[in-house]
Amino acid sequence: MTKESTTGASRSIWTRPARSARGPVPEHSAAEIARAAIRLADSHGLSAVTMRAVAAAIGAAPASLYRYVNTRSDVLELMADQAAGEYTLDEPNTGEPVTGLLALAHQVLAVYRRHPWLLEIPPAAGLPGPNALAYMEHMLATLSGTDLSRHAKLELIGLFGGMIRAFAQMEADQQRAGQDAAQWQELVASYLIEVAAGGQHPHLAAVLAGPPEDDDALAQEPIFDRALTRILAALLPAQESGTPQDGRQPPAG
Amino acid sequence: MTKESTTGASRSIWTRPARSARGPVPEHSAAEIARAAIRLADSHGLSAVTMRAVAAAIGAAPASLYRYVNTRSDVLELMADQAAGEYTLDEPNTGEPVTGLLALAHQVLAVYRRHPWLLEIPPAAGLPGPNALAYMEHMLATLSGTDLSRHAKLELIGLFGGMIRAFAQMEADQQRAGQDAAQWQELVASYLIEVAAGGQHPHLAAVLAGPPEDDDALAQEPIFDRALTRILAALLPAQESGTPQDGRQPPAG
DNA sequence: TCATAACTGCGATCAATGTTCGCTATTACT
DNA sequence: AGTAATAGCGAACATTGATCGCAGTTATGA
Repeated sequence: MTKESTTGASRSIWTRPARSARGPVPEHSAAEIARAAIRLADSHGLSAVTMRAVAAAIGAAPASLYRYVNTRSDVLELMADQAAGEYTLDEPNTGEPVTGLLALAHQVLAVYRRHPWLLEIPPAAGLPGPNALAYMEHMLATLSGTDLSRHAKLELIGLFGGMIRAFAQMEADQQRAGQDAAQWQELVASYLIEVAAGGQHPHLAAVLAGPPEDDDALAQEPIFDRALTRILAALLPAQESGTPQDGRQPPAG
Repeated sequence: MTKESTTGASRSIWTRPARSARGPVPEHSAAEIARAAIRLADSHGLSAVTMRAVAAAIGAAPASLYRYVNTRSDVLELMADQAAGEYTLDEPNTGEPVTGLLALAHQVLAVYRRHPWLLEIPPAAGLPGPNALAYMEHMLATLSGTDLSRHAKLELIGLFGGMIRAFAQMEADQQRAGQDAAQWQELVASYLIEVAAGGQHPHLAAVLAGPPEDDDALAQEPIFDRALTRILAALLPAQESGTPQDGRQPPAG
């Protein structure tokens, strides 16, 4: 049921033809739209990002938005790439890949925390925007020392992003934004207790039973670090003391 | 802009009050709705899962759906849990956790391949349904041998699901369902080549350059296995030959 | 200089969709 | 028999993404 336009090509924002010299100079820009949309999503959730709302936020009529964007998904892509622009990618490749990747992971997680609506946008919906490309370039630079195959590097990028997203998703689930956090926690608790009382799910009951563990959710940052470090170490070929591993690049083309 | 109902509680399908004895016996059921919705999504994508379409599929009027469901999200939750019911969870705990988890991972990936629309549904949107609970119970049973803390086990469940989802997402991105796969591939290729020609992104250019590697996407299953095995091995505490690791459970309460 | 082309902003409007209201019919409890 | 509680649903509403065509604006070229 997706619209099949007759224009064939140039379906992405990043492949739009450059504006010709004629005609009035546009009063707005894609970047302005992205900023306004992000401001809306940050304060009122992604559902508040309506074409009408975005248009009003930049002081334009709804129909005018479509001079800058083909569809609402384009707005979401602009938002995602704008958010990807919040990374600081200046430091060069400092030898050990895991260190650099972990630092990058912290930035990604921070962005997810700052813009929780990113979790509602399907990942990699379209072509990578300029900031996403810079992110990829940075990761590839960090991985340039390893002898992973090209395919393996791209896969590692995908898995890396997916894992951080999974972490952020867990955090978001657990915190359940807003005022009703207490009510939600209570609802979940009562529901699970009832389930556990059903007799089935003994292991689940065992996990839920007992006093709440003292290591609160506040100490999650080290968990993130440890898990990610281990996973990266498992996926990257050892630089020295090379145990034979897969995913290597063949010595010659 | 989410609706704030005044009914306070029982907001999830799984916490709905049981139907009272009075009144006509319902002509349909939540399971029937889930089946019809899945059939629609399988053949025409998640966007085809309209309240009207689902209602028509079960031979009912649109308004009648709301006797079984509070909102459209409920339908999506029903679909997700129904899909989770496709797992085969019979085999007991056979000692080595990684083996059992890998087998389960294969089932999850298969379900993602069978129902690609699952990737469009936000993960863990609400309470876990009965099949999701069975899945959790199965994982906890598989992990019962390990000495992970309760918290660590739940986190592992979340990360496990997130990683498989990331894998499935990569596959789906790469295949771009449908007839326009060729066009899309071409568009992506031309776009990335243009980007690489820009001079920036040298590492990206290096990855894209050269002949396409001979290991086609068909040989991805072993990659999935290897990566996941390594990651699980990294996250699970070693059963024997115990290198000191974190996430253990303290010996005494 | 002026006609033409290409573009911008936008009012009006359409179609699709999620959801609600109230009515009628049906079933069980008292 | 009367009442309470439910099911099915026709009709309608509000929101939203998107389109069409017109008027105003700017550069290009004869």
